[in-house]
Amino acid sequence: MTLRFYDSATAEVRDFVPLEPGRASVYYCGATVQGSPHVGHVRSAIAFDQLTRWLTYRGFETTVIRNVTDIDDKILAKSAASFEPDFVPEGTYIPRESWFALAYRYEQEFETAYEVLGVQRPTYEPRATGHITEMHALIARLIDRGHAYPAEDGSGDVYFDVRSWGEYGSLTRQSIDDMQAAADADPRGKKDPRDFALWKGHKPEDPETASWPSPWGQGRPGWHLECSAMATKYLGPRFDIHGGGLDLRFPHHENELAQSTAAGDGFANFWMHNGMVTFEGEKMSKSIGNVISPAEMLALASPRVVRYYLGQAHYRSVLDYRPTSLPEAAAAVERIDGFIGKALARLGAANDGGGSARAGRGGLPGPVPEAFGAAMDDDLNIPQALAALHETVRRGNTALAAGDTEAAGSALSGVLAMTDVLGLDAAGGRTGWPDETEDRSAHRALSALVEAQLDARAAARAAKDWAAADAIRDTLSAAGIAVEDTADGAAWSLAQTTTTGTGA
RNA sequence: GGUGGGGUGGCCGAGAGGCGAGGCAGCGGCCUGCAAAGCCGUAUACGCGGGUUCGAAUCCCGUCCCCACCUCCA
Repeated sequence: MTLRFYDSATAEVRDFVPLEPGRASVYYCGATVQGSPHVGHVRSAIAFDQLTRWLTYRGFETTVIRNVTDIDDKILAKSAASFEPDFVPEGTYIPRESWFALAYRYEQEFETAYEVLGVQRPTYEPRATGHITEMHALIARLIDRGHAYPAEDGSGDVYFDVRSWGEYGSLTRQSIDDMQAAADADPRGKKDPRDFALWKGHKPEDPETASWPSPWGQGRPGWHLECSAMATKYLGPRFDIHGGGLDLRFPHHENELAQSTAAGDGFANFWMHNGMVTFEGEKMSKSIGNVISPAEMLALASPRVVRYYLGQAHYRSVLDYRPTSLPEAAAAVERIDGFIGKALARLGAANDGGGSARAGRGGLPGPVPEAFGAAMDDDLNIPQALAALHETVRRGNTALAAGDTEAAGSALSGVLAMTDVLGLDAAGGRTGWPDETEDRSAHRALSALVEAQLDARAAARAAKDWAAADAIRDTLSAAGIAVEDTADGAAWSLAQTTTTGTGA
C-alpha cells in the first residue's frame, strides 16, 4: 500500500506524493512559550514525531521545522503581571520576570518534556523573534499585491485584508459571512473585523525590548505571520506537510495559508492536525484549568509508559485521559518489555545479568512486519499498528515457550523495529530514558545482592523447602523486585512504579 | 448561526457491507511446589427508529446526545 495521509484542507485521505522524490519537508507548530507545557502539547509533538519517524523509516530524507513562538500578547501580559505590586506567584510563574526571560524559561521546559518523552529534535527550531526581517519582507509583498494595508487609525498596525483574498476560509471551508462575529473584535483601523494583524504598532505600555523598527513604525509581529515567514525560509515557498493541533486550524492556520498564498507562495501540500487531549471528556486547556503536566504524568508512570499512552490513539482522535489510563498503558508496555527481555536472555544476546529488560541491546531491529507497515502507511493508524506489535509479541512468546529460537528471533527483531519506529525503543534507545540511565555501579551492586538471594532460593527450592523459597521471593517483592521462574532459572526485574491517580 | 469530528462489549480503542483488530480488566483451562509471566479458550459490542440488501457496526432516511473550532489555545 502506498503512504497516505488525511489532508485537513481537502478533508480526505490522499496518497502522499512528495514535491521532491525521496524527500519530505514538514513544518509543525510548536509552542507559544507563555507557560509550562501540558500533556496536550506533548501529545501533538509525539504525533508529529511518529510522523517523522515513519517518513524516515519509509526512506524519505525528512526535514522538520518546529517553531517557537517567543513573542506574543500573552507572554507580554504574563511578564507585565509579574511586575505588578500585588503579584501573587501562581503555578510556575515567578515575580519580576522580563518577557524574554519568561519565554526562554518556558521554552526550556518544553524542550525538557520533549526530550524526556523521546520526541526527536527537529532539524531546526526557529524562534519568531529571530525572523523579524523575513516577516517584514512578507508584509511588503502582501502590501504590494494589495492584500495588506497599514491601519487607517495611525496605530502602526498592519492588517491582512481578508476581503481582498477570495480564498480566505478555504482551509476550514468556511465563508467569511457565515462566521460568528468575534465577541471581542476590536475594529480599530480595520477595514473588516476579520482582518488580522501582521504587525502590531508599539504601545507605550509595552516594553521597549518587545519592539522592532519596521517600515510601518516601531512594533512587534502578529501571531500568524511568523509561521509563514519561517516555513518559507527553511522549507521553501512550497513544502509537503504542515501540522499542528486541531485547535490551530482556525484562525492560525487559515491565516497562515491566506498570507502565504496571497503573497504568491504555494505553501503546504498537506495539512495534518492532531486531536485534542481531554480530561474526563473535556478539552484540556489553560483557560478551563484542567491541565495535566508531563511532570504530573511522569510522577505516576515511566516516560516510556507516558509516551505509549499519549501515542497509542490515532493522532486525529480525541484522547481522553482517565485515572486508569496510565496503569493500563503500563500493563501493555510491560507485556512488550517482558517478551523483549526474555527473548534477549534466551537468545543469548548481550544482557548484563538480568535486571532491566532494556539494559542490553543484543537483538538487531529488522524490517517492520507487513501488517504494521500497512497500518502506518494508512494515515498513521497507530492503534492497528499496535495490534500488529502485540500479535508479534504473542507469536514470539509462543515461539519462546516452544523453544523455537528462530521464530523467536524473528519476532524479536520485528518487535524491536516496531518499538524503534514508535519511539519506544524498549532495548535502550538513542535518547536514553531517564529511568534507565541508572548508575552502573549501583546496578552491579544490586544485581550481585539479588543474584545471591536467588541462589539461596534456588537451593531452598531444590531442597523442596517452599517456605524458605517463598520468603525470599516475598522479601524481594517487598523491595520492588519481581521474580519470575523461567526455563532458564529465575529472572528478576524492577517492578514498574506506576501508581493510580488522577494526576490532577 | 456556520464548519468539522464523534457515539463500538466492564474500560480504552481500531474497523467502515460478509471470517467479532488489539490492549486492559473478568471468567475457565494449560503450565507452575505455589506464584508470576506466558499460552489456549471465553462476550446476544456497534446511540435510537425506520429502510436498502441474500447479508449492515459499516450504505440511505429520520432522530437523540456529545465534543471541537468560529476569541488565545497543541
